[in-house]
Amino acid sequence: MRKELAKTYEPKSFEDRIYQFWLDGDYFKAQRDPNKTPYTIVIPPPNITGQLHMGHALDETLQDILIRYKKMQGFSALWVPGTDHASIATEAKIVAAMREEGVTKEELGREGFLKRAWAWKEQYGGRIVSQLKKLGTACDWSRERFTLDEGCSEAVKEVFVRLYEKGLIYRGERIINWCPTCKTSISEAEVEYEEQQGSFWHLRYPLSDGSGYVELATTRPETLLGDTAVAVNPEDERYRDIVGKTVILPLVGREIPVVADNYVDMEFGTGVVKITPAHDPNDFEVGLRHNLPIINVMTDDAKINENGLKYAGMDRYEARKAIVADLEAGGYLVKIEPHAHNVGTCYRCHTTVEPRVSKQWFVKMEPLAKPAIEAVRGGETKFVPERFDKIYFHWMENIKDWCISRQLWWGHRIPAYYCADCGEMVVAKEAPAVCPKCGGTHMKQDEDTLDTWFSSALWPFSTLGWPNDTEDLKYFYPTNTLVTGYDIIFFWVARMMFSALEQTGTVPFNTVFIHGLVRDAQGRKMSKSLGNGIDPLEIIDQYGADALRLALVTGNSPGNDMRFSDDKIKAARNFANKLWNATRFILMNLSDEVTDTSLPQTLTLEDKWLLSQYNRLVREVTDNLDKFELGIAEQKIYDFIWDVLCDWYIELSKARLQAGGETAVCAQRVLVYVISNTIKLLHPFMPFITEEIWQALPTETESILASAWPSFSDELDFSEEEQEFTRVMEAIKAIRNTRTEMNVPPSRKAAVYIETEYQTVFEDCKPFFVRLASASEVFVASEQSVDGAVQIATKSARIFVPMDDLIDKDKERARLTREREKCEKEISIHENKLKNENFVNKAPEKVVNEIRMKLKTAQELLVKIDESLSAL
RNA sequence: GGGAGCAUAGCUCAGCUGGGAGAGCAUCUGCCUUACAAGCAGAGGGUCACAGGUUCGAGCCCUGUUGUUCCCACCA
Repeated sequence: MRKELAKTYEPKSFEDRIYQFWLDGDYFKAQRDPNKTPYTIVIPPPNITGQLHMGHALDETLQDILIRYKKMQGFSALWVPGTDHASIATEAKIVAAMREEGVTKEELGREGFLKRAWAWKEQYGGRIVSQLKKLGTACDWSRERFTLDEGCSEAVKEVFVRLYEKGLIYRGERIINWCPTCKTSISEAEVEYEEQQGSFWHLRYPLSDGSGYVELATTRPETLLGDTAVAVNPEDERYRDIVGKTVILPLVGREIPVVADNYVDMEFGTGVVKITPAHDPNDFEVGLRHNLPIINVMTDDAKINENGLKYAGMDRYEARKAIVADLEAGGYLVKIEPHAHNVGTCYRCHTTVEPRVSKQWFVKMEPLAKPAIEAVRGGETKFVPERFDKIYFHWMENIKDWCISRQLWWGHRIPAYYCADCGEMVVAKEAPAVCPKCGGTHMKQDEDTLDTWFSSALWPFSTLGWPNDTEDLKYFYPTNTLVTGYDIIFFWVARMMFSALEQTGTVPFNTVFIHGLVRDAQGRKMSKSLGNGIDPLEIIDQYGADALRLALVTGNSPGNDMRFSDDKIKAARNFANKLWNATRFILMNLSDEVTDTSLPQTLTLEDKWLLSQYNRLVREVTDNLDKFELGIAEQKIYDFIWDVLCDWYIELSKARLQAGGETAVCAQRVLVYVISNTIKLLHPFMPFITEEIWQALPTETESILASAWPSFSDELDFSEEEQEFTRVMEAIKAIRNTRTEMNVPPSRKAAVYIETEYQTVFEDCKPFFVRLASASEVFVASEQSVDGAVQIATKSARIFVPMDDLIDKDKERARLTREREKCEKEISIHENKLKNENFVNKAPEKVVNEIRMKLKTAQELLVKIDESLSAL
């Protein structure tokens, strides 16, 4: 009851059905089988607000390849799927949607807002999941998780409390990066620097004693409102006598000191810097050292606050203009210079961030970073490709404390409680009913939530049930491979590393498999603003998921960016079509007695030639996959199926298939064996088509995903036969070549006389010349003499084709002369090498012998060419 | 300022631990050869960025140069 394959390859007609078949058969579900070795991948959880883009498509494809490969190899392979609540991104989207309706967060209140957010999650969270399914991902959906689900939230609380109790989480007034649009603090990692064309305003601040003024420059004149000092370098002779004096802050009139600090670069500008501790990280440090007051002059939406005098209420850029105008009017502005500088922007909304002093929660990083560095240095976790460990080390070694509190509502609320009566703070997993200090009953939870990455940092173990010692955790943790792009090494990989080491005492994964970005055909980053994004779902709709997956893997090497183009996807689809039709051909010729995939008792030369190459393919593909060389593995399978199987073996098999009888059945068996095993190798890359084909072939398991990965077999190692058959192929190619060059149409048949020392081989292969080289008859002998024939020389034969009447002798002479030159060149290369004593003495014997052999065959070929030439 | 990647056929890219360069697309020629025109058979096209070095031998290893992309740092 084998399935029939449709006449044309139409992925749409079966991909969804196949996916449902896998789901129904529970093929993605991982069992905790004590007799098997676990292999685990946790998915980098896509944002619930997100739509599947090419980056995901690549990431998921790579993971799916690994998971399916391992499943077939007999591992108990688990791919944990899930989504991320993505606090900032999601909250921003919800707020934007609310704005359309004219509703604000404040109006809704925290509870109302969260209700809405959860509704949003229900609506959109499923979208990305169904998109993943379209791609064919073999995720264990029974273990699907969400960063805000009960278990993950439990893990977050547990970690927060533990770190707090260890003194690794603290709360304090620090300078942080503030996004005025998202209205929250963000971490260092979340700031992206962009070069912007700005100005350098040179200002003069008068000395209080009237003895003159100091000149300094700034890129942000509006921060002047918060200046609490002016600094110079202590070594700077020019300003030695003013240190300790005070200056009058223009427009404000505040008297502020001149301090000496090493932070100031004497070479830069005038060597004088205005110090605004509340709005610049460096100035903040200077402020600490000199005990300067901190004056915050901005509101949370980057307007000037009540400390900003008459500028209060103005937007920061508006205030800048007004202040510059007033400075100019007051004679404080010396000059304005154009100045290119890097400006920090929010990685989510790209608003210019405002450094700002604020009371926030931080993770103390240094003690956590140390073991995370050691783990990679010691090889417990490896990056593929290796070079990414440098990036990792550099970040870890220069790490700053991590600001984890966010002024958002959508996320894990910080488990800290404050007593309204006495101000006591309690950090605990559960809200305390009474204040442990004063017994008051008004404990209020901290308003802030945690950075999204705080929960994703726990993903490899929180998804498996941690902090409970679950069976899954025991069996599947630590995970094996993490697959992700290099753009989130800091955000995510690094944080998972130190979190796992701290909480579970082990690395979260052994290998971090890094891939690059998917770019457009011109090499540009795909982005919404450029409108050059290619929607993977549209590609799937048009060409099928298999084609998309193949296109993403083709030519992809670890860690490198890749371009995605129409040509690539078409090439991939064409390959799928090729495979489809090859299988149809095999099925069309299949007799009923072939009911399994076993090989026949007797094998012909070409069977052995094919099987030997297939066998090597198995070894190499397995090897490449183990080394994460997925692109190379894919290329080899592609070449084998198209060139070796389709263009050669299937063509070769046609004569036997048509002949019928035992020989036909043998050919059928070889075809079924090779196709069914080869599609196993291809299955991780193209799961849908291989499954559909598998079920149409007389194969052993219901699903290809449940079949066993092929292994290399010594019995199929027919190197000698391979070489022998290559002689025949060379002869066929040479005849074809000559015929084409002479413009002889394939319909014009001609006899072929083969002179060779490999008579048996050629004798056996006579039919191939008829089919593949337009031969009318074939004669094989140790010596041939044919008048009026074109002579074709190969390394192992001299071939006579009597078609004198069709031949342009001058052209033929020219062709042979070209071949002769080529051959002579080759001979001289080999000869020169062998003349070199150093080569003969120092190179391995194997290499020297190879060259000797090559020289010999080239010399023999030259003789044959000369004979052909003289016969013309 | 520090670090990394890339530079190979017209285009997009492979090329594993060094043994005389490959694929896809494009171009040209010829084929409806009953699996596939989303195909078949053939052809052309490369001083592997440049300059040195190591080696019997370098696309591959080392040094430098140039171009290009990215990451990190952030002189107000």
